[in-house]
Amino acid sequence: MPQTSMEIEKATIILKLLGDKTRLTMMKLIDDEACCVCELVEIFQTSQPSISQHLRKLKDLGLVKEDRRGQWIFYSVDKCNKYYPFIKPILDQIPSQEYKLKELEEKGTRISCC
Amino acid sequence: MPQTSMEIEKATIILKLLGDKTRLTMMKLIDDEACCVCELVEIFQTSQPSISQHLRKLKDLGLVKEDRRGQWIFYSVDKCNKYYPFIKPILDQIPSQEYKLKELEEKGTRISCC
DNA sequence: TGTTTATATAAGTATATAGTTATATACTTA
DNA sequence: TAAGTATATAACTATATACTTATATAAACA
Repeated sequence: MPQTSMEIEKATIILKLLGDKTRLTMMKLIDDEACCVCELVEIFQTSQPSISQHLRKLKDLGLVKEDRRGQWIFYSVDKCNKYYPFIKPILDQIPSQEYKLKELEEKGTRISCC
Repeated sequence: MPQTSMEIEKATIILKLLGDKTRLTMMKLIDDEACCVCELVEIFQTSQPSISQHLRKLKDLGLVKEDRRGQWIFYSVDKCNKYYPFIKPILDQIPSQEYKLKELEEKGTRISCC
């Protein structure tokens, strides 16, 4: 029996969003810790608009929330969102991506930006 | 901490596969009960090649198994597959699709075919 | 063995999606 | 207030994907 039964249409949309390597990795990363856009740009070695567009899609569904701190906007998984119980077991089963943040710290890029 | 840590690449591929309404519904359906291709064609009101192609993708990853019974091939979720623990919590959270099989039975299409 | 039924595959098409470049917006600070 | 930095959006392009039609394969049965 379902723990939290949810519409199959919504489940499909969410799984499709998570079925992209950049977004899935990003969600795992910001499930632990808020990151700003420029950090994500550096981590994923892609363009800033590309990252913004991924975040936009996640935000449109309410999966992530933003938190402006000065000129930076920090994104993190919205654990209060009603779909969080659905995605949590998925995120829990994929390996931690914290090492990506560690790499930034070692390069000094993390501090310089945020 | 991850229960069953799995490669993020594999997780992405699986989630992308599940991020399609037909495939997700199908997986939920055949998680409970094996169905033959012609039943799935009728349930999803689409062409037979379309269903076969969806099943092919699921089978390529080992998510489903086939079982020939005479002229029919029955498909069901392969619960022994190493990725099953990953998809199980997802399937558990979406509503049962058994009513679709009930509809077939009421129409008499289920018996006539299989 | 030939015909029918069930399923798979190939090839083509239309649409969806991710990424790019260019530009706009918003905040910060000199 | 002007310049610089961070992020968002728009428009475009290239690729991926789902579906269609046509055809192949495989089993059943007359």
